[in-house]
Amino acid sequence: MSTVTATHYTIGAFAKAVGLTAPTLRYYETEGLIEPHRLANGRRYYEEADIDWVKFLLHLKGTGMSISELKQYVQWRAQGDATIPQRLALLQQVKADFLVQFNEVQHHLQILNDKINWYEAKEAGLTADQESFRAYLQRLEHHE
Amino acid sequence: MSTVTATHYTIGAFAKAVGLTAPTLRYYETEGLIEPHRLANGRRYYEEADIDWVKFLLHLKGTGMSISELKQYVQWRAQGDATIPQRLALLQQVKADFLVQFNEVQHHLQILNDKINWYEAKEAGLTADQESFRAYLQRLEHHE
DNA sequence: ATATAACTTCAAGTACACTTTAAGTCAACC
DNA sequence: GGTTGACTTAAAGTGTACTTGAAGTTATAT
Repeated sequence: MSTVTATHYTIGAFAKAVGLTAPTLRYYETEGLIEPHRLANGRRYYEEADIDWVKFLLHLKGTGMSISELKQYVQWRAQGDATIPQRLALLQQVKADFLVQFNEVQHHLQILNDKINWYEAKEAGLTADQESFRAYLQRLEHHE
Repeated sequence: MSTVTATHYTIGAFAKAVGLTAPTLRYYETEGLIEPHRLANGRRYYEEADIDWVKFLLHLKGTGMSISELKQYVQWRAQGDATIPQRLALLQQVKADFLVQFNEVQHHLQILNDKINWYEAKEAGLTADQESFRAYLQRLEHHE
């Protein structure tokens, strides 16, 4: 007969493990994203598997999902496999929105890079005195 | 002797041209990002070149610059070429921060994609019943 | 034993970027 | 010439995602 020693985290230790603060974890809990266990004295404790769950939530959050979308996702998840189509549709929509944003942001970076290069050229005295950034962009054929 | 007809935009027309609302343009103005001209009766008007300027600001904003960073940038710009080093340093910092974020976000997308693929496989009955998403990720060798 | 650090709840506060409202002026069209 | 719509300012309100404070309880270290 063997005894398994499960790792228990206090909210503070768990916060460090996932890179959040204790208040943020309590906030996420009120939003229904996490449901830690409780000791007899009322204190929260978290387990190893909760770390993966929170990190996964943070990945989803990082793709642009709001707290309320995450909440919806979590609620569907709690209802079992019957809600897999809804969850899949939500994630596909999140992905589609993400890709739109992603392309926009790459264009923003392009302009930022152009401007940096323009300043660097100007500092190095390599740009014609009167060439405007607008003209410079056109020269590079980045329209808009 | 020739007469040049400059295009004048009211705030409403200009808002449409740059994809913002009139209140947002006024807000940006109070933040020092734009300085439209005024007619004798006190109404704002904008010119063609202002469109490029606002669009450029929106590109910078899209790379993660806050309103106050944009304000700082605009103030330096108004001070002339002597502030080019500061402006360049600011934009380079913005770019560095952007690239960090960009990499993080690509990783988030990777996880989102994995999850979508996992759901799709599960719906198609192609995943072993009991395989968890965690195990699935490990199988794909995406650690963390 | 006692200080201090970590936990508890609940409510209020913060930051950012707008958005909306109120009260009024001005301009264009029929 | 009167109604409708666009403009003006200033101040207050909104949404999101936390963060901080207050007041109290519990656990850990010396």
